[in-house]
Amino acid sequence: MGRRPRESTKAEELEVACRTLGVPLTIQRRVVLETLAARDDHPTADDVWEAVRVRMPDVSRTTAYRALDTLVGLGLAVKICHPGSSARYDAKTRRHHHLVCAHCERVFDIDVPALDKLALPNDKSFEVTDYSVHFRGVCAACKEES
Amino acid sequence: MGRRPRESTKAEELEVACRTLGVPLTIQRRVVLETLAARDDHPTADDVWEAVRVRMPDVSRTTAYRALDTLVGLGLAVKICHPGSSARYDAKTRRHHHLVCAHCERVFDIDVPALDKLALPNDKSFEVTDYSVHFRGVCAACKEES
DNA sequence: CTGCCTGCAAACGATTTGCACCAGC
DNA sequence: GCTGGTGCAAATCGTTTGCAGGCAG
Repeated sequence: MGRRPRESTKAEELEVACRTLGVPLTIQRRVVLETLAARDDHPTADDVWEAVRVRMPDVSRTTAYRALDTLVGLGLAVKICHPGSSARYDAKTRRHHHLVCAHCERVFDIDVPALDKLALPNDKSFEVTDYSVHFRGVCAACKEES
Repeated sequence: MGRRPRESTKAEELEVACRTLGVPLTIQRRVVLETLAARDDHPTADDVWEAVRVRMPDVSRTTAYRALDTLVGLGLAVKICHPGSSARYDAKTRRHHHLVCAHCERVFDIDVPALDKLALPNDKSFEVTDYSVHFRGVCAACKEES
């Protein structure tokens, strides 16, 4: 799955989102977003920080955390959770789903086109904007090991 | 939503699971499970601990954490995650789905029978045992407030 | 009787916060 | 120029761990 994400698009989205919401567009946020968008795994905030430091050695860890949080608020990234460990981030905006290993607790992306157009529940008291399906199970590595 | 869950069923499940896996069946585990099963929200480990202390003032927080973890291992509870805060537990074993508020980050249960029999992906390298759908959106309280 | 479980307190790691300075608008 | 973002270091919060005694099998 080595397709190249169009980073320029992400940068544009960021620009628009910042302008719309009156949020200053800083270099740090731009780099954090690009770094995140370039990855297909689900990096932790710390992972992102370390990757960002390659290009910007002076960013503080705190800023990485804050920038990620801001990006989530702007709708340009998603924060996903992972029992037993730290939060993970994902810049994928296209719909996709997750395989969560019940043993090693790792999270894998999975594309299941058939699940991409589920009907959203019409709950009046909750406005649904998006969804994803979390499959639980055992990954290959853990299956082998047991 | 004040219906009474059949706690005896949960206790039986616990007994069977403990025997099967050779895990000692302690009072603490029983009480933790009953406490968790009696709730419809998604309590934190700490929430569970406080609720358990009403009946067993001497349980330590550590034990609550460990018992919850054990129950997850036994398949009698599920640990769910909640960005920005602590892990949450759920004793519901029947399939259900979640509404996650993007604003207050609270998690609500939702029953959507139509989503209960999705086809599991036939990925050879990942053995899927269960799934749930996470809907993201804005809950009533947050919608009103903004 | 033996081993796992429990309780306690301290350790740990991820994330947040307060404050002074600097950059975007 | 004003507002809000950044960097630093310390604080905070949830969770885990090591060890001594107790209970389930």
